[in-house]
Amino acid sequence: MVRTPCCDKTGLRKGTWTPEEDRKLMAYVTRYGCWNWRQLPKFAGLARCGKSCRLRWMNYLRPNIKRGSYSKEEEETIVRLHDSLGNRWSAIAAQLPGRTDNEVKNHWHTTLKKRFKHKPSAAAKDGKDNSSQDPKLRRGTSREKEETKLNDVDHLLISSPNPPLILESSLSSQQPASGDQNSSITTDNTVVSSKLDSGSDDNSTTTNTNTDIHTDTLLEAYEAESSNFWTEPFLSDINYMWSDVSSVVPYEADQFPLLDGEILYPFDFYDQLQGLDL
DNA sequence: AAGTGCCACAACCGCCCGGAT
DNA sequence: CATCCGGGCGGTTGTGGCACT
Repeated sequence: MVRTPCCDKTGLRKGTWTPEEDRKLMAYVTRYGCWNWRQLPKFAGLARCGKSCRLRWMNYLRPNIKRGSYSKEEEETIVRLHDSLGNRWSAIAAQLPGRTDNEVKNHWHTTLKKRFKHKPSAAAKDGKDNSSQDPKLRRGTSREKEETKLNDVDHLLISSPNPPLILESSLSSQQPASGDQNSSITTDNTVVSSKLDSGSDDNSTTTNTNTDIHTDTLLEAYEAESSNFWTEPFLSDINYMWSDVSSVVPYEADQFPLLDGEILYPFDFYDQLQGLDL
């Protein structure tokens, strides 16, 4: 089987994301969801690979991301889970609300691995931690993956426009019931859940990148524009979007996901998808 | 002040899986 | 059943900031 490249390598940006790119991606995803990561950059006006967009969103831009240094409890959890699960970072991250697998992985490699190097993991001892040796054994079973999915605190699932877009942050049994930090709303068609934790990052004493700042600013700006920004259902269905675009667009012209000043609606794509008569 | 090394983290790469056709 | 495709995952690399000399 010959795999097609995930993106056309020519003309696509790589490297650090700019605030402008973040703004476009965030605006687009929060507005339309991510019905197709590969197609999304085109409609969002981003010269990026779809996988890059997905990674950026999942690891940085989406709601509920907890930034800053790790608490003692979090580190203990990571060590304990790594001991039993091995390098299954997504599964480990699923038990740490607000943390991404990438972040957990980085923290392990940069800090915890050295600190706990003298303690051979149980997973390694009983052969579970052979993930790095045999790629075929890296992944869990289907059952394990399903459980991981169900327990993923910040699992993001976004379906195609029809059925309606879903952006969910599923509720994990492990997730503390801290209603003051999390808000969620569920409708027939959409699920949007988020945490606006601008005040909860009490231990972010590490490097505060410019993107940290501008992400917060973005959230605040969008919140201000739409009093119920994160909890507002994205699009209940495609007709909703088409019926009166101007009435549902919460952005000013210069804030909408666009390219060179031209608003970019994925109409053509949706049209192809559904074969609708407009 | 300049050079160097280290560290933390963001991002990319390649592989794999599951669903669709 | 074979193939294609999108998405997810883990390993690895690149990069910027900081401390030290």
